[in-house]
Amino acid sequence: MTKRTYICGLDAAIAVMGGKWKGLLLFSLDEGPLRFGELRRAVPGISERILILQLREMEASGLVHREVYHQVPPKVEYSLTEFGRSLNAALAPLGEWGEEHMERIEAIP
Amino acid sequence: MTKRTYICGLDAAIAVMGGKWKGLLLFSLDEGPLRFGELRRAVPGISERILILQLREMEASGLVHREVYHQVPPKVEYSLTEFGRSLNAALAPLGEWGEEHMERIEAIP
DNA sequence: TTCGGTACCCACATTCTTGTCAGTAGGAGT
DNA sequence: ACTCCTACTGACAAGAATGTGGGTACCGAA
Repeated sequence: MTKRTYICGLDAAIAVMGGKWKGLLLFSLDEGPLRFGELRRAVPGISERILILQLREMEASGLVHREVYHQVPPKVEYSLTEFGRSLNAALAPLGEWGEEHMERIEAIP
Repeated sequence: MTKRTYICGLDAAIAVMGGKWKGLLLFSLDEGPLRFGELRRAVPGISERILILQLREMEASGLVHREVYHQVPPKVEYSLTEFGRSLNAALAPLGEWGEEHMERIEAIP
């Protein structure tokens, strides 16, 4: 994510939502705020560390909001910002496309 | 791209078009077939090797078609398949989103 | 005979991304 | 006193992705 001028909008969009997990996270948060642990369970296979890293990046990009409740044991909720929701909307057709062609994609090797 | 079951459509879609360059390549090929060298010029910054690797993957995924003309000097044209065009269509909103929020995205660091 | 032009391939090097494993804080429950 | 719970943090390691610099083939033109 070095400071540069992107070639086109797609390029820029991929810079913020690219990577193996961000799309899934956006997707998972679409229905409402989730706690850290809930998110981890919502995205099977992701490690705690990576989850945090991704969330931090998304927070820095303004896609998600992080709300800390000062309790013990700790509670932190993550939710989409307006910006995040708008990205999610733009991502929806891609998700549908993937859904439609799932079999073909899985057969790729 | 290991054979597995994807979590959702978005996940699957990202598996085929993820990475730094594939989106740009899809985008570049949208207006019509391009030769290898033309593609290289269309996507500034990509190295020859990476370009070839990406094209091979996209060919394997059925997104692009590779047409060889037996001439000297050699000529090879790359074009989108129907599958590739459908992906491109699903990608369009994301491209627009990026275009709209370009400034904000560039300011992210 | 040497050079130019095109689309590659190969070995290697570097950098980016992802993962593993242990450990911390602080109050509550036993 | 001891353990449990949650959301982290940090050192380190493995792997994937990307980049670099060379080389190949072919034919026609100079």
